[in-house]
Amino acid sequence: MSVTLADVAARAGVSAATVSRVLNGNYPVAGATRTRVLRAVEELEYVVNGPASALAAATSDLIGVLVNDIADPFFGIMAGAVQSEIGQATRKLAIVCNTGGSPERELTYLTLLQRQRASAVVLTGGAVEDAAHGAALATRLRRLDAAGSRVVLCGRPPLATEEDGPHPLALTFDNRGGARRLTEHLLSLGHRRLGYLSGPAARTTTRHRLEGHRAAMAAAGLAADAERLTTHGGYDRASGYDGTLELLRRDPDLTAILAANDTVALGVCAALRDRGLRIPQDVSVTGFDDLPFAVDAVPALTTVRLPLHDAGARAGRLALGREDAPPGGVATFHGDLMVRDSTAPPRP
Amino acid sequence: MSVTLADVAARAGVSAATVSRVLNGNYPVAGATRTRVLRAVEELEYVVNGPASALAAATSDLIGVLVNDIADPFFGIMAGAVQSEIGQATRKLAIVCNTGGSPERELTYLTLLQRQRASAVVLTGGAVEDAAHGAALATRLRRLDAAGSRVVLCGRPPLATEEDGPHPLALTFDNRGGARRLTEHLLSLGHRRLGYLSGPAARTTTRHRLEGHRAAMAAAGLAADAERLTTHGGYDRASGYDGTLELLRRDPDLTAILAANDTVALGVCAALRDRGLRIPQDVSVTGFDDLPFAVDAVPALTTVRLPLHDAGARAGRLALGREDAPPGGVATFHGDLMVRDSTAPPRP
DNA sequence: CTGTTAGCGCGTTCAG
DNA sequence: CTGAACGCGCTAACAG
Repeated sequence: MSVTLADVAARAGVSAATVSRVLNGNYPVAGATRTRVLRAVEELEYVVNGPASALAAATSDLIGVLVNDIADPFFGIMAGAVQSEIGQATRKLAIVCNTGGSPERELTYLTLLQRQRASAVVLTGGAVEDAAHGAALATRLRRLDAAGSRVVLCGRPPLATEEDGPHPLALTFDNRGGARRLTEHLLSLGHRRLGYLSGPAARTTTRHRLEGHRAAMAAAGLAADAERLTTHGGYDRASGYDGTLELLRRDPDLTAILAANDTVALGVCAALRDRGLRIPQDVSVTGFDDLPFAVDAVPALTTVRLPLHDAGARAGRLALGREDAPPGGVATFHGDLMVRDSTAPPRP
Repeated sequence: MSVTLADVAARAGVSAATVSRVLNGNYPVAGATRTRVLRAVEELEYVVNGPASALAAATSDLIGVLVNDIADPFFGIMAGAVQSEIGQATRKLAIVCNTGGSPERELTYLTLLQRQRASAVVLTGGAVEDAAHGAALATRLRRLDAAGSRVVLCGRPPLATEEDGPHPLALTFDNRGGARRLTEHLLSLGHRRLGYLSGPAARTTTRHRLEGHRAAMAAAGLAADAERLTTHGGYDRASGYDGTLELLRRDPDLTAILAANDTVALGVCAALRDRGLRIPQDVSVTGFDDLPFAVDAVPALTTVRLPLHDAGARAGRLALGREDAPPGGVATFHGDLMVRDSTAPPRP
């Protein structure tokens, strides 16, 4: 079958233990035997048996990265950053798992990762807000922690559960603040009839962004309007398109639309164009995230830039145990308001 | 430490072997003991030890998916399709590895996957065309095959090596045909001065698309122009922007630009706009791939739609051994020409 | 249908 | 600095 440690040992004329020591570099080995062993490894094209090694060492070198939608650059950028940070550390294998936003699959993957005895797990993006799922998730994460896996949340708020015990490290985005600033930006331009296209209900990201928007609206005495001109959809382009038509139905005279994210904003722009409305002369539009394509939208999208890469890289380091935990176990990343061409004062 | 099979067996009052049989469902087990075992599993929150199981069974349930750029939806869509196909099959864990387009990291990941005794490996996207790397890659794939891993290429041409032995299954895209059709479309509109922004040199995808373009140009008696008006860049937006400026320098009167892919086309559009040129009135633009954002470009991009999802799903089934290999081990997916608003006849 | 017995390939004591 | 021996947790024969 496959070549084993023993084969290498035989060929090098040493014991299996010595080969193991050379390969792991944890114990002192004489230079001569060392090179002899390495040559044997080369000649035999020996590749360590990961499972056997994981079994004996009671720890594997897999690190799981869970994403809601692997086809969405929002997650791709974070996952790529995590992985490139981990790629530096040889031997560790960062593996990306796509939950498709499904709570069940999230749980399934966590079990699968626990079963592989993953050394760490990074959960990216917003969480589903559902009591039952939250409890199930907390349980899984507790078990992972108990089994020795490091758990890091990236772009996700700390666990809501009040129970004691180890809380996973959390790197969160200031979604509330970003949405508030976006809304304030529009208000300061003179807008008063703002529509808000919210993301999927029961998601932390959705709720926080909505809260930021409402806070700014309330501060301007427009709480009632904020309520009336909010719709819920997905994080996809179609939701932006359909939502825009719905908003225009509710208020044909609105002068600005805030989209849940950049992708939704693209759908908003398409719908407005199809309706013959100009951006930003007739209606201002904002996105969220500042994904690479946002600057290429026409007109270029005013949005909030989230440090996706930085957050992912830091999550990777935390997962590796290379960096100390932030104070309190939670670090918040703030976004930058990027004012571009899709927003302007409303028509008089 | 962690709860093991033996613990479950003790609690259920059976032997470890019986527990194993219940969990794997491979052997007949009496209904009564079966439920008793399952209850014990629940109560103890038992999770199989993957490495131990892989060691004993000499096979793991990991399937690796290599991508060149995880932040690029082109790969995200394929990887997502592979993974969702595999997610159906419980227990199998599809893991996405991001090579960042680096040949070394590609090899490293393949070794890591071999070390994990992955049951299959899917390589997506174009390959680097370099003799040394090609040989190294072929070697790694041969070893993987020898170790019992299924190897599937998805969106990548069959291995160039002429050696005998097992060639991996290959699902390829008809990049040549797509590029040819795009070029013919522009020629038939009356264009004669076409610029071509090619992708990274030494990549199969790049070369095939370029060949298709040149074939169409040669057929129209424009071989020399094709040569003169071709630049090489990356698959990113900046390459499209810079490349466009370069092409305009070489021929200020060109009437059409074909981009290596949709992302590059976005950069082309931005550069043309900044130069005050209208699309398509002054210059027609085409992309490639038809990623989701292509339809939202302004104007909507004429491009070639590649069946990324279908190819990924099929690769997933092949990796699982659920589907028979295509005849000859190779299947080609053709693209659809999507004529939209970014192309029109040149000005008289 | 179920229990017993051997390893799977490696890391890690403990001696030397 | 090196070798021998043991066990990680599980699956796969082999009996019964």
